[in-house]
Amino acid sequence: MNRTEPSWDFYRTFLTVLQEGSLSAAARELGLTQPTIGRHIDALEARIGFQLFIRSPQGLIPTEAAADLRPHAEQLAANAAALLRTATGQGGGVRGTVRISASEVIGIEVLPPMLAALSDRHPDLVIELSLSDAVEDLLRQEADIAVRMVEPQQDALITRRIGGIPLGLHAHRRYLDKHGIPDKLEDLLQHRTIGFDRESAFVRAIRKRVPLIELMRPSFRADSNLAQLAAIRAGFGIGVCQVELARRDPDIVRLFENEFALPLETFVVMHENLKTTPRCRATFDALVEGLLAYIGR
Amino acid sequence: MNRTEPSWDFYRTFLTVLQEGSLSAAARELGLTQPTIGRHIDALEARIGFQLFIRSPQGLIPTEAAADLRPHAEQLAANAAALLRTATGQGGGVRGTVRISASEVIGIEVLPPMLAALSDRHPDLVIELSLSDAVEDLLRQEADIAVRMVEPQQDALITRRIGGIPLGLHAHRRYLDKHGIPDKLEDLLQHRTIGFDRESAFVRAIRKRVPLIELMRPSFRADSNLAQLAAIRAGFGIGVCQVELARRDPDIVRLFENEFALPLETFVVMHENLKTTPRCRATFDALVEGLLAYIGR
DNA sequence: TACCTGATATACAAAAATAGATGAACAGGA
DNA sequence: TCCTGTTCATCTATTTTTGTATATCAGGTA
Repeated sequence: MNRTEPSWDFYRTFLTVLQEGSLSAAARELGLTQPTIGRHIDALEARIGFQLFIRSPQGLIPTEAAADLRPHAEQLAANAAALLRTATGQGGGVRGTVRISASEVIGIEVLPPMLAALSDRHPDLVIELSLSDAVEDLLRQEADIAVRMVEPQQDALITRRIGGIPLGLHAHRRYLDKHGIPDKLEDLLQHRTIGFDRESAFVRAIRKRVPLIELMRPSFRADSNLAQLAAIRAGFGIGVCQVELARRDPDIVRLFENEFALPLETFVVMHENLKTTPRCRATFDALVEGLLAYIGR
Repeated sequence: MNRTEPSWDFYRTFLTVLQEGSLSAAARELGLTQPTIGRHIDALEARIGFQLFIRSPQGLIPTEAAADLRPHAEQLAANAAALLRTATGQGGGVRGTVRISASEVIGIEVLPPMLAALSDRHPDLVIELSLSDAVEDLLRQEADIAVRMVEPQQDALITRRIGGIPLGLHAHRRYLDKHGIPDKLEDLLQHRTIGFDRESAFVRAIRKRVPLIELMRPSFRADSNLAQLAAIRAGFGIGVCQVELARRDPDIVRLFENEFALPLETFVVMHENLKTTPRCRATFDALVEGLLAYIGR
C-alpha cells in the first residue's frame, strides 16, 4: 500500500461518479473527460487497495466499500462549498453567497418576500435556499443559516428564538359547502382530513396536545407540509396549516379556532464561526426581523 | 471572477501554508517544491479574488481573509483524513486506523492497557490517541471514538454510559507527614491545595457539590488534570484525582473518604456513521468493556 | 438482423503542472 | 562588515496529467 495521501480532487471525482452513476456522466458534470475520470478512480483504488466500482457497459456500480466512503465524501464536498462561500464573501460589506436552509412551507411561502427585501438592500448578496428539515445541515456546513422548528442543542450554534407560529385547522370554503362545517371536534372523524405520512417528532407533539388526532384516519397523507397546504387550498379536506398562510386566501376558513391552536416554535440558527462574516450577520438579522414581524410582534 | 471550482488540492496546500508559515516549509511538508506551492496559492488567490498571504522574505503572513478560511480548511483536512481512515479499514475484519479522543488523564493513565489488549487481539489495527476534551471532535470527524465526561446531546452520536468514575481528595504521604492530616473539611483552608486554572463546567459542578471549595485558594493551579495528578504524586499538596489512580501508589492517601466523593460520569461516544465499520465497533466495545471493568462493575 | 445510443477501455498527442536551478532580499551571528 | 541560512520569485526542462480519437461491448428499437 502506498504511503502518500491521494489527491483531494480524487475524492471529488469519486463522489461525482457515485452521484452520477457513470464515468461519462461524472466527466460531463465536472467538465472533464471520461478517460480522466476513469484514471482518477483507478488511482484512488490503487491507493486504498480496494475496488470502489464494478465496471459495466451500463455504468459503474459502487461496491460496499464505496458506499461506506460516501458520507465522508459528501461532507468533504459540503465543506469545500462552505469554504468557497466564505471566500467569495470576503472583502467587507455584505457580499457573496449565503445558503439558507428552511422547511418547504417556510422557504416557499414565508421567506421569499424577506429575502427579496434583503437582496434589494444588498445587491452583491447571492441567496441560496435549501429546502430541508434536517437539523444536521448547519453542523455539516451544508447551510450557513437555518430556520428550524426545533431548538438546536449544540453549543457551536447561535440560536435566536422567534416564537410560535400559530397553526390551526383549516379547510377551503368549497369543501365546507359540500361536506358541511363540523360542529364539534369529534365531527372531524366523519370528514376527509389531511395528515402526515410518516411519524415525526412534530407529529408526535401534535398528537400529545390533541389526542383526538390519534383516532383520525387521514384520506390524504403527505410528509410535505407544502403538499398538505396545497391539498387544503384545493378543497381536498380539513388539515393543519399556518394561520397566517390560510388568512391570505379569503376562501380558506379556520375551524375550531378556540379548541385547536398549536404554536410552532421557530428558531433562526447560525454556526458560531460565521457570526462575524457580514453576509451571514446581515442575513441572520434580516430573517430574525422578518420572522418576528411575520408572527406579529 | 472565475466560475469554476478550484482544485481541492489547493485547499490542502493553503492549509499547509497556514500551518507551516512559509511556502518552503509547506513544500517540505507535502513533498512538493516551493514553486509548486507558490503557484497553488497564486491560483487560489486568483480564483477567489483576494490576497491570502502577504509575502515576505521571512515567510507568508496570512491576511484576515485567510484566517477566516482557516477553520473550513481544517475541517476539510479532518474529513479527508477520516475518509482515508475508513478507506484503509475496508475489507472485513478489524483493520485500519481508529482514532480515539480522550482526556489527558484517561488517555494516559487509564486507556493504554485496554488499548494494548485490543491491539493484541487485532494486530492489523492501528490506534491513534488524541488527547483533548473538546466535545466537537466527533462531529468534526477529528476522531472516530471519544471518551467523554459530559453526555453528548447530538442524535447522530451513539453514546454508551459507563457510570461514575469515583473522584476523591488525595495527598502524598510525604506531604501529610510534613503538614499534618486535616481533621475536618474546614482544615483544608490551612493546607496547600491543587486546583483548576480556569473555570470550566466540571469545576462549576464540583463547586456546587462542595461549597467549601469556593473558599479555597489553591497554591497550585493547572487546567491539566494530569498536571494536578503529578502535583499530588510529587507531594505538593492536597488535590482531587481519581480514586483508582491514587490507589495504585501506596504512598498516596485518600482524605475525607466519606465527606468528599464525586462520581465523574463517563461516556463512550461514536459517530453513528461508523457503527458498522468493524474497527470502530471493536474499539468501541473494547473501551466500554474496559472502562466498565475499570470502575469496578 | 441491422442500427442507434449509451457505456468503458486504450493509444497517442497536446497541454498543464511540476521539479530544478538560479537570483535577489532579508535576518541573525561572528 | 561579512558570512550564512532563510525566504520568495523567475526561468526552463521534464514529467505528469489531460484530451482526442478510436475500439469494444451491451441494450433497445425498427
